[in-house]
Amino acid sequence: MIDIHLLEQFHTFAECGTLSAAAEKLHTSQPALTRAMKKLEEDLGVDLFIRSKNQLRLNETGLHAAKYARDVLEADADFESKVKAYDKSLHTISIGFCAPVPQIVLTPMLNTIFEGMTISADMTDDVHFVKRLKKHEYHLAVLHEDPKDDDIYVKKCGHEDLSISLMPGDPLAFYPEVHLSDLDGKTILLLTQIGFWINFHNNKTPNTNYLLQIDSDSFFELSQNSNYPSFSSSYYTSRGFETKGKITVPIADPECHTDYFLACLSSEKKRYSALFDRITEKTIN
Amino acid sequence: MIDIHLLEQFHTFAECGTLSAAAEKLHTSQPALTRAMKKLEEDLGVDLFIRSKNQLRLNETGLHAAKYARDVLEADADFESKVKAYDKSLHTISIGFCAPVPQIVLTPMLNTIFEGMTISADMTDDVHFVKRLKKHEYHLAVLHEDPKDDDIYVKKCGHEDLSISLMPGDPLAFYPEVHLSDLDGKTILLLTQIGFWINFHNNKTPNTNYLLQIDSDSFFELSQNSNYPSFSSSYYTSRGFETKGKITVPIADPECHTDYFLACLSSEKKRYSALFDRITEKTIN
DNA sequence: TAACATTACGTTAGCCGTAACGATA
DNA sequence: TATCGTTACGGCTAACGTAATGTTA
Repeated sequence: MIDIHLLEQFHTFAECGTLSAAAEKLHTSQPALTRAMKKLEEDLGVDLFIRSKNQLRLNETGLHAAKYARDVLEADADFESKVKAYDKSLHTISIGFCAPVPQIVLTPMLNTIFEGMTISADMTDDVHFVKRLKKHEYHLAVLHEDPKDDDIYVKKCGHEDLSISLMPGDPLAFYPEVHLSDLDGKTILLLTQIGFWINFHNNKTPNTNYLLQIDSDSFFELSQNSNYPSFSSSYYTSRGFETKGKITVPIADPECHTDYFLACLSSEKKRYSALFDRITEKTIN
Repeated sequence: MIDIHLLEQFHTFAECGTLSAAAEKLHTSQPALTRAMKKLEEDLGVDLFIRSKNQLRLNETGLHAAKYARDVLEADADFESKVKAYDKSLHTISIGFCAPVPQIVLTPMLNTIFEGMTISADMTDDVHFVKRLKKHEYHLAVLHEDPKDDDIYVKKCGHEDLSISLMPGDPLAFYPEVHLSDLDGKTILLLTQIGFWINFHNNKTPNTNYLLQIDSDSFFELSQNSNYPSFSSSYYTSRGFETKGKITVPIADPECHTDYFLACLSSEKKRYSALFDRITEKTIN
């Protein structure tokens, strides 16, 4: 059994060409390397070097050995990374969100229920969520439609309705509700990281100019302190987070109302039962 | 960099199931293993075991890690054997002999000229010797024919002529020479390890009963102390090794006379020049 | 003279084995 | 009670760094 530490030193020498350079690279002393290389040869029972009085270089066997040593070092590094990756996968719950509000609501619950686990959350449009659950890329997902798939266990976990916050002077502000088509042509504040919601603006508001905000703080800042209309939703209005000085009007179009469904693989239903037991149809509200 | 010694201990524990069994297998103590397994976990920063008060077993990560550890140990063992094999190949000259006499003559010369090298000698019929030189299975070969191949460097190194030792009463003993056909039907002593010579007995002496001797001492013993005729050759007669009490008669057939040719790859001619320079047409005589 | 490998030497970190302990079946 | 894993302790090996030596370009 050849000590891997010797192989590392040997490999570094092969790369550097001199013991002194290798010693520096390895943060050790020249004599330590001299001894290590002697020990490697002794352990193997094979000469690896050509020794002049003040030069050390690999002989033919040494050149081959350096190549082989690399494989061992790689295998050892692989071991380390694989074990760590596997361990991490056991301590990580990966969840895909189709919209920001479910993430805001569920993340604290996940941290409580699965204490000590790392929660890894993505937010994008949910068209591939079922596929990614099946590929074990996600353990959990929040969808805006029931996928009706026997392999996927689903429980409704709430709903969300979009509204728009308008300046009091805006003619639309007097209606009890508005349609997307009414908003077409306006300039509206919009957060970019909004999951599946991103879809609707293409269809019904082709002439709308969206002021895309990457940062949610900037978004709220602008909502408060500018004259631009901005999107809001039932989650915020039901909690009294009205946009000051603006009037919030519900949007009537069906695509601005959605239910949310928490999903996992049917085979893993048990593992996440603590979470499914906790949620209700009003968790996201 | 994970110490391979820890991996070996870990792997042994995974095989044995208990630390005490692993300790015995590794010729070490139980406490040493306890500490080693703790150190492995600490080095990785990953838990590998489920610890009850008096039981240690692998957890899920540990089961996977044991599998991965095997790969590293294998890579390390591969390194060792590859380096040793390569080193050995550099210190071994492999030579194929088509007959025993060249081996007897050349082996001491090889040991002298290539001092410190291991001489690995085979003796068989030489039909595949050129192929084996090209495959680097042999560095040198002694053939009984010039292969006339540009890739093969060849130098004549002697010759050998077969004779037969007969009882003085044998009618054939009065001839100056005999033919193989004269010998057909007799019972004759023969050594098995005779290289290419093995071929001729099939063709011209189909009815001869050969007393095959594996051991050359037994062969000479029987040659001296029995009435059976036995094969001899110019190598022995020219050195006065006559079979006592028998009369040695040359065999006339052309296949009982051969030249010998020392061969190597043309590309390696230089490496073996010390040997080629030493030999002459009378080296094997 | 500067860079390199090696040898000499004193020190110490880390590993080992023995012994003792606690828990379990 | 026998087996198993862990902790404690004292001893020792083996690897380290510093310093010195010798060689080469």
